[in-house]
Amino acid sequence: MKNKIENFHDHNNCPIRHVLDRLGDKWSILVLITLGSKKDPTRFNEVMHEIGDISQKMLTVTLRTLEADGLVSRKHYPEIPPRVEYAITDLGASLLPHIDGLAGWAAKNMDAIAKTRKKFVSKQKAA
Amino acid sequence: MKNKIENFHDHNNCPIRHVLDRLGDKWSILVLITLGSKKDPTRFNEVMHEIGDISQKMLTVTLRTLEADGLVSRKHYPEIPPRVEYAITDLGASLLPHIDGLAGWAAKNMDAIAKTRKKFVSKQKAA
DNA sequence: CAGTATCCCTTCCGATACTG
DNA sequence: CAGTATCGGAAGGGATACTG
Repeated sequence: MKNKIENFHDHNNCPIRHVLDRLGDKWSILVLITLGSKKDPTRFNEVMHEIGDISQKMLTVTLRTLEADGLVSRKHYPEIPPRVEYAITDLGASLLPHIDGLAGWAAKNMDAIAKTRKKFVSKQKAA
Repeated sequence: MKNKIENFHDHNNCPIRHVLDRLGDKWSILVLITLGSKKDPTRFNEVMHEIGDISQKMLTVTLRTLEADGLVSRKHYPEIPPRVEYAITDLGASLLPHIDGLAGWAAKNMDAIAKTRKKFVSKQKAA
């Protein structure tokens, strides 16, 4: 565990802080996963419905940020009505296995965590 | 990529949403890494100085949350002046390799991402 | 359809002061 | 030393209305 993760004192060059800063918001990871799970480019509304509870505004800003970072590509077809398709880039796809690692960990442990937390809360109340 | 990460429509049982919810804040991961990099229990102030720019308040609340989730243990010595030592638990430690995976990805790609973003911004201005 | 623009509420978090 | 309490600014993000 002694490779990349210890020099976060240099705040501007710390990889962890970068990840947290760009992808730690409420929707980025979810959008990436959604696009990553498709092999065809996906339209704005389809992404929106797939996620279910994201607002139009937040989907727009999240997609823009991901596009700016090169994790997602955007193709706009000048038709009426407009059609815009999003896809994950190779760079974005290269991130997914790591997200998946996290998801696997969470899936395995989240029940135990929920129980631990519940105990902790009742102890707090007792004290 | 088709294992854990696709059922996030079930908002309450989605592992990704859980991770984001509990660890997506500004400090949790950084605290975990700090404690994970030590093999001896670490005092409050030492954690604080190691991270450098975390406030006392945020370190307190972050440690409490991590403790409630069972990722960090807390041992209080009733002395004067008080001494409190924190350590990562086995559960917390089991998360670190996944964080490290993310950190490795970021370390490898963050320069490219920064350049891509810079280009994107100048194109936006031009348009 | 795929956005933009605006409003506004909530949460996050830092600063500061105080305490056992 | 290791907190707790309080305040207030800033940012995140939802709801709604509008548009090419």
